[in-house]
Amino acid sequence: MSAHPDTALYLARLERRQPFSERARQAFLALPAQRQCVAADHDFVREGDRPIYSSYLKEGFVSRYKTLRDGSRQIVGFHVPGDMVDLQSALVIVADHGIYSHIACTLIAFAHDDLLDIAEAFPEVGRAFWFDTLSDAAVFREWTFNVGRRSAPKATAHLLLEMHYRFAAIGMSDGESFELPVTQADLADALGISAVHVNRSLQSLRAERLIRTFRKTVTIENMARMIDFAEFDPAYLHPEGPRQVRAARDHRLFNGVRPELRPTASGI
Amino acid sequence: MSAHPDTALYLARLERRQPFSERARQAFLALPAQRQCVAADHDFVREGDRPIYSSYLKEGFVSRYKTLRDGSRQIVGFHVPGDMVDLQSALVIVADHGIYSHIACTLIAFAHDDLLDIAEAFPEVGRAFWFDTLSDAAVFREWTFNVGRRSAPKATAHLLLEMHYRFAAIGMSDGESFELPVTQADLADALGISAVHVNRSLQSLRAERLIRTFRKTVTIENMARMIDFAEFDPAYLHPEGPRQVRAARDHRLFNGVRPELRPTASGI
DNA sequence: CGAAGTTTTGAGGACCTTCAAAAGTTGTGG
DNA sequence: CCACAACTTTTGAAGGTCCTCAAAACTTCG
Repeated sequence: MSAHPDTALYLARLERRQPFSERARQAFLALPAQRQCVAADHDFVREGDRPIYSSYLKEGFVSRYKTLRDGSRQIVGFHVPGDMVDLQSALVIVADHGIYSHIACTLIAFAHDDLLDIAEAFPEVGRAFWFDTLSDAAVFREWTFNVGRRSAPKATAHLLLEMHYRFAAIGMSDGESFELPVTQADLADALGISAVHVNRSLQSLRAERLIRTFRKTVTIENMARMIDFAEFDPAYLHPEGPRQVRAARDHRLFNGVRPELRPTASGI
Repeated sequence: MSAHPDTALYLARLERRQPFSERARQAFLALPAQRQCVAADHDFVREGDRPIYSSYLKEGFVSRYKTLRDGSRQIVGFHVPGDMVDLQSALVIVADHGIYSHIACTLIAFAHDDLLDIAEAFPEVGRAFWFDTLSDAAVFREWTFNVGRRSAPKATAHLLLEMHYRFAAIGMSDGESFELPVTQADLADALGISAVHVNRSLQSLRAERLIRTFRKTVTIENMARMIDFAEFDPAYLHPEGPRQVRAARDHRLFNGVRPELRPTASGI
């Protein structure tokens, strides 16, 4: 186990909006990492596992899920290439959900200990991890909303739009089409409805000329009407990345009062 | 705006499982903070706001929510005293959800800039923030599951158990009773069902002798059967806190291989 | 080409919703 | 401290969304 050339991919992702210091970058590239290949249709993390590494998804498509005694499954999130699949587990001992590969995946695994160490040594790295977790959390909130309060057709449309935006952000969508490697039964588990009802929801979207599908490829026929129908607002995906550190934010007012004698964190 | 004695409460919360260094502690206590009082039944953050501070909830009870055009509302989380209500927004510009006070609340507000600065200056503080966000994320996942795949009575039972555990953790529950300052309409918004159906779900729980209610006080009559009925596992609440740093984790194996010549992050 | 998996269709039924009104509770002002 | 208004909980009834079961049509893969 030693440094791996693909680590640079993950580094680039973390630095997307906010470059690291040169020392942090070098330390990051030196992290021991391991390439993992997972075949399609595998539960490669299970609820109750105690994973000791987190993985960057280089290629593939995975879901996180929870299951009930009777076998019913709720998918609580999808991951596309470029996502950190399981940073969630770095600070926690026992996984509270499973991870499933819908297609063959290649991942780059980092030991939790190493991730925690580097976050401790370089605050900008810790902040990037924090932002990643926060970004995931925003998606979970939106899913709760989707599952709880939108009708099946609207929830389906909303999920398709989310996936469209996420694939577009990594260059895996032309303006309107993308490949979504899941079955209707998987969509059902993500939407909290039955597979039969997913089928009928998709039919209604097709009848409204909002989408077309061919094999696993989804085409959004009328983006504007689709966005309106689903009440989709991409803000929760935080495409703009995290706030910048110290970018013209020194003269900000707080509660309308300019702080003249504010003690500062670094002034100790 | 200057240091506030109640900051110590928040500090104690963050240090619960992992003490900070003395310097971090001093810097933290010197953070400028402001006490806020919010009356009951106020939306004190709205979707689309650009908050510039995050608040520690000293007393009260709030929910986070999202709304649809037609006015239907999904509550995506509750917060009890001791929680950081809106750390989510520290790294992000625009709030993607609102915050509502169910009863009168007192909060301690910290400027985002100050929180980001101190997280940058002291890695243990950054890690504590990261863990807080991660812990929230685990709750959001569980809610998606609850809303998507549990029947109304089971979902109701699950939510009551979550609140029981969270109140118990802050000493606001004897073994079985706690005060939940929300209406059945609020529970409906949290569960993604109608208020009428919440009422009927509660009746079925009462008929099964799982709970009793009196005004806003909920009593869990038979904890064991309730936990079994709701398939509740408190692991997602992370009562044990985050993993410790460097606590006997140096000789851990990675993928079954003892790393002899592992480059380390600190070895740069 | 056959087997296995996925999508589609149909029908009946369960869960949950909406609307509406009654009963009970909480809060406020005189 | 009572009276009244506003809100919350409860009940009933009708209806819609979504579910389950089952089978047929279609696709994918070895």
